Amino acid sequence: MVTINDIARQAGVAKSTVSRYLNNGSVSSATRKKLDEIVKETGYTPNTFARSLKAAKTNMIGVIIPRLNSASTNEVLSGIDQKARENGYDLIITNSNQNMQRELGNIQTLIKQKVEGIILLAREITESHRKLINDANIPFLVLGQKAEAIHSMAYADYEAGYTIGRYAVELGHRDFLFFGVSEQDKAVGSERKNGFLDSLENVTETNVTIIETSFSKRIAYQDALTSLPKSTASYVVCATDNIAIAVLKAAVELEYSIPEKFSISGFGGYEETDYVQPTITTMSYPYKEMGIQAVENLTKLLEGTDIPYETLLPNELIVKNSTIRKKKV
Amino acid sequence: MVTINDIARQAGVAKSTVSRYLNNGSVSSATRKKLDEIVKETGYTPNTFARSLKAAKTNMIGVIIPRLNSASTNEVLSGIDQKARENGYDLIITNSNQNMQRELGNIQTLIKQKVEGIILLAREITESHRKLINDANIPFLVLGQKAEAIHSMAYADYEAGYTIGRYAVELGHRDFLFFGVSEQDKAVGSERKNGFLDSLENVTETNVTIIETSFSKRIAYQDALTSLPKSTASYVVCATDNIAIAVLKAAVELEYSIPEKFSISGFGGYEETDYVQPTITTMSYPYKEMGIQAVENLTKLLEGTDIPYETLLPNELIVKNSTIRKKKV
DNA sequence: TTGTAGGCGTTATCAT
DNA sequence: ATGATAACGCCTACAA
Repeated sequence: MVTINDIARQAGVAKSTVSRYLNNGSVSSATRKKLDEIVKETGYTPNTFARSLKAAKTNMIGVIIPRLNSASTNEVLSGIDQKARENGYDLIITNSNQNMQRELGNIQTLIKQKVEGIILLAREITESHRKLINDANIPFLVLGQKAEAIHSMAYADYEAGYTIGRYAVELGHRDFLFFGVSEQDKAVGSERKNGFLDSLENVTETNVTIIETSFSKRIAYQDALTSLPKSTASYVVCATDNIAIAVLKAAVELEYSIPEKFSISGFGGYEETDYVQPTITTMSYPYKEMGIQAVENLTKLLEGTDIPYETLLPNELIVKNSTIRKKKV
Repeated sequence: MVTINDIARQAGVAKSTVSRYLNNGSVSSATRKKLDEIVKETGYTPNTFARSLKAAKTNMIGVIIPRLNSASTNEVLSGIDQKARENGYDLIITNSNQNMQRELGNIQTLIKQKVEGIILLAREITESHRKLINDANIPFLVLGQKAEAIHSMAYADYEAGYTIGRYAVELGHRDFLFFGVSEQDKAVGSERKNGFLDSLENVTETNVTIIETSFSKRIAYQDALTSLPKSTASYVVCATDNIAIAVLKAAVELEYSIPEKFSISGFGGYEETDYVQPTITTMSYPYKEMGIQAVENLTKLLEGTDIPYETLLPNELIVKNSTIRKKKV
């Protein structure tokens, strides 16, 4: 490995001169030229560790994601990536694989790597999180869930649920089947559902059956296969697009004609909902925008600017072919 | 920031003792206990940079991916992630966004970060790559494309193309429409196509129309919309599953009944092909396995063990409902 | 403009 | 078992 000393020796100058040449750059044009050459020849690059050791600064942002193979996660990531690059930060992306222990471990690792801030795509914030975050004393931003006294950004999931409910009611539907996920997931499992339920509050003669299934298409498909035949619903609300796609597959399998037999809608706005038959009505989520704003917010925190603890991003109803007006009986 | 010196001072020992305690651990149980306490109290963690500066070793592997939002990429990544963790490596994942300049920049960044090896998911290896790789003098592994004189792993794309061709011929098909992508992409654009074409070599009275479209579903869909009506093909070969899904959508739009009007097949083995109607026949690719083996290979290189320059991973034909025997005319 | 010297936090060597 | 000391590669007063 070639070091600043080697360069200095070869150039016949002091290493501090080389350092100056490397940084502020106030050196005579003669030395500059000489150093230019030698650096090029030797292929010298400064040792990041020695630098960071001095600077106690790395220009790196740490990102923790729950899983690698999720469409929404990766949209968020690409937003983060784009903006981070614009703002001059490098990214370290780590994967917690939906494992809480690994998530906590990743936070520690990132802190040890001396990232300047951390963006965490989380489903749940525990006491252990808070402790780690507090001790680290660097800007921390939680994405996808609200979190007490921690900077967070989330989607307006409650409102999204409410919107879907109002939309369905306006189409004349009163009998619902709701495929949700565990309430452990606040945003997806709880808020979307509660928003939907609350939208039905002042509507008479409604009937809602709630089924808890999984984020996994395969499992949701199985669950749909067993529960659809028992249902009388004219509208099936699915808490994610993946569940909606799985339910649609099950419906086709059962030889139900959709949306005539019942309407289906999802949440997410995945491109995939455009490539099934029928295309699926969904609440679109500003995933990429979330990533972009996350870095903007983190940058502000890094600069000491204050931002509100909570940022909410709105969603949009995208009506497609899987939902129709309830037929008069 | 609390350092080893602080600990030493508080414990009333030399910092070298603390260092020993931190590493090999041969200290008296009395000092050990005392240090245990102080470390816990202060929340001290060793500074990674100082460590790496000494060790000239980081235990990190760099990964460069072409884009964040690709299903196959992320499967590979999750394999890499899993195995890297098993082998005790940390990962730095960077995104080149399909931009050659950024890709080269990322290589440099990773080298500066002193990663011990680099895994590059690439579409093309240029002279600039080779130069960088040579200068860096660390193990380098290219995934997804063969590369002269560089360690690489690739899928058996030519054979996959050949397999699809043989399969279609055995079903009695002779008239083909092939949706491919630019030959710039060696594996997808060139090898899959050539394998397919060569499989037809000794078959009489074949007819093949080749159309170059894009990896993007949206564009492929548009292209299919205009070219399907002009085609007489009884079998449509698509170079990727995404293209196949787009073509299927176009076919449905055009009110062709699939697979009666024509068969469709893809490449990739995406889960998504199970959730459209009909499910799509495809060549499945061992994405995750690729990631796992990549880290295994890189680990060997890191340990100085030799591996073959080229590793090929086989694919498997998965027959589903989008392909049927050609009807007698 | 340039060189000298000291320090960033850690580990390793060598005495004690 | 413990401590003093040098070294890793770089940066930055300060002095020349």
